[in-house]
Amino acid sequence: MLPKPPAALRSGDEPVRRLSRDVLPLDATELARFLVGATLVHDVDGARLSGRIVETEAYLVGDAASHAFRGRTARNGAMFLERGHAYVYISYGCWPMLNVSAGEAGVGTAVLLRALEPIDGIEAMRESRGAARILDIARGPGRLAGAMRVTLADDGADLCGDGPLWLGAPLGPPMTIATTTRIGITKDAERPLRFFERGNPFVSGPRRLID
DNA sequence: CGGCTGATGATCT
DNA sequence: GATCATCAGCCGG
Repeated sequence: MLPKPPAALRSGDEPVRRLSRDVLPLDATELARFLVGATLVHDVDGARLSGRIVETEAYLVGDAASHAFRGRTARNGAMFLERGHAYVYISYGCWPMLNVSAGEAGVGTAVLLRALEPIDGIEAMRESRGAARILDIARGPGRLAGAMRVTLADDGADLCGDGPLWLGAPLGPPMTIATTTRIGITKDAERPLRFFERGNPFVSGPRRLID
């Protein structure tokens, strides 16, 4: 039982406010920074799963690492939705990945959610992920989606609407955001498009990328 | 803690 | 047929 969430992050105390679309930056880089510290909520089976987003990556227009680089396909269609929609795809045949679309409708760009600090439904998250340590419940994009019970069925969902999966206002004190290169890509790998809360133990990736 | 490896299947060429 | 926006497990220091 490692670090208990700070008081400001504890469940139930105050209702989390849904983010409206107009507060989301259009630009994926700005959106990626904006989402560090915001919350992700999934109301499912009468329970609430939620956490604080602590790590993101931006995928831009003209970015060779982006799934949208070669244009629109059946898989990446949700990347072209107006900002604030879910783009979910299956990575390495097994792992769902959750992105938040950025930009105007018709523009293929998004922000990958890479790590979450669990807040509500921690035991339910642990169950859906097998016996994982709290620190590992949502540390990494595949783990995050698994813990939050995000599946392909959520592809295209409006995260700024009335649905069960949504983005919430930031919780907790202001944080310092650090920037590095993105993880696990080979093309356009030098771009500084990964953002995370400095010092947060729920952030994924090798230590050399945690400054 | 850091480094390596096999699993695994959709997607696109 | 190649390429993955990864993960868990194992091994060594």
